[in-house]
Amino acid sequence: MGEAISAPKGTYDILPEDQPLRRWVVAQAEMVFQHYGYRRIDTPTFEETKLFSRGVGESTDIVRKEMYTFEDLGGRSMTLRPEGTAPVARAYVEHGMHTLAQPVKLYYHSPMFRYESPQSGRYRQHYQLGVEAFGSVAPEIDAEVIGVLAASYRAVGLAGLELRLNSMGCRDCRRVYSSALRSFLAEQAASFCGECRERARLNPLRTFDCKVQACREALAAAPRLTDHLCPECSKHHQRVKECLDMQGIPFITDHTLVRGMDYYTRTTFEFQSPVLGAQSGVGGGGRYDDLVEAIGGRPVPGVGFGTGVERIILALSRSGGEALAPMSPVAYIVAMCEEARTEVFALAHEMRSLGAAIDLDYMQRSGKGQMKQAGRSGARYALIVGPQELAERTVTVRDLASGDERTVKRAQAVALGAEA
RNA sequence: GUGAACGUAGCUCAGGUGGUAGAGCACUGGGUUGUGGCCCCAGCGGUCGCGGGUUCAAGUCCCGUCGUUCACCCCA
Repeated sequence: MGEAISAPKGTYDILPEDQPLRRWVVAQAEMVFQHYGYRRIDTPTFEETKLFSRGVGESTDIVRKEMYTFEDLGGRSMTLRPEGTAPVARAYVEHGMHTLAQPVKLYYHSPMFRYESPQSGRYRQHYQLGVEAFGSVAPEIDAEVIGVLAASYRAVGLAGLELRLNSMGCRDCRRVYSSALRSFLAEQAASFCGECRERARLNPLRTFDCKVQACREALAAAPRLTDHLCPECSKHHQRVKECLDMQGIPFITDHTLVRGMDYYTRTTFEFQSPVLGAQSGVGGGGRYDDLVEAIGGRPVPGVGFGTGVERIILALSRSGGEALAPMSPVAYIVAMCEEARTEVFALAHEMRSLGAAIDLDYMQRSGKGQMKQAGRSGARYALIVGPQELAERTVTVRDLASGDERTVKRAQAVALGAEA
């Protein structure tokens, strides 16, 4: 053996035994998305770097230190998609979707790439399911988007989640608030850590991300964004809450909830799971009324969410989910002697042509060994062919659950595949 | 990027104060010549993450490195 190569740091293989649960979770979510009128879109795995630097924001951690950026052979700067919203917004603009009936409701299921230090529930490549609704400023659609996410969690049996809700305000009220917060931070500078003082300059809202106890205490007295909302934003926020109540979705208003993308305006939200440890966010999102314009489109509002497939599965398994059975063949065909191998191969081909799931041995196993495989495969029947059957053109059919066995004509055995 | 713990067969792990490796599961064969799931027997399988160092001798001690896990940070 040569030098062993393993999967890159922070990545992992999704093995055959992991597939059923995963595919089921994704399928359940997609079904919910479609019921709410969202249609699937797939965008490229990499985009021009400036889509993210402009769209997500230069001050974000994602853009500053987590992107997989490379130069292609044509000298263009490309970046592996670190988040799902900017690419979908780009596609909306590129395909002139503003000419369609609004809102345009889209969903995706794609891998995301971020150069972070791996941890429980955090990988350098992970999958997100997400929806985006473009073109409507109605608070009802904010509530619908949150409702879609809540319904998706319900559909996969994920319970005990906590929804946190906040409003970031619009460009205008944020400007007013930012300066109020900035002057507060300047006055109280002594109470904050160095990093917070740095944040105060770049993007004062990010000081709310700080986990240092002293900073948190000092922030308790800070002006609240929700108290600085303009009348329009305040009304919007109020209406979103009403619509959540109407849908029976409980939430906690959290004025410190500031998410990692700069494009959010007004509504932001996040579902958290108590069983996930430090990486408690299962999914979240918000409204982004300035994003489409920022990446070169007309001013079109939007709202959406992203949710992590790995986090859903992790939360599910930690709250005691049951494993899903893998697919089993209907029949495993056993050759009891060397001469029967040709016949067994032909039988398998005929039955598979009729649509039956069939398996057989390619390892020169003994008859006993093949029977063992048959049992292991989960097949309903073992079809046994030996010298006797060869001579009579028959097949012995053994029901692997009951142990009942009978010898039937070859054609009858083949037909088993058709009815199964 | 920072801190802590860990890294022995495919998997889960044993290997007191150093003396050149074991178990269970899995896999293959067999248990009277054509039969599974239980049981019994045997076999296959390890440069003890990698590289240095200390020592007569290191899986076992020291340093470095890579990786994993947990936490910080941030997020899905």
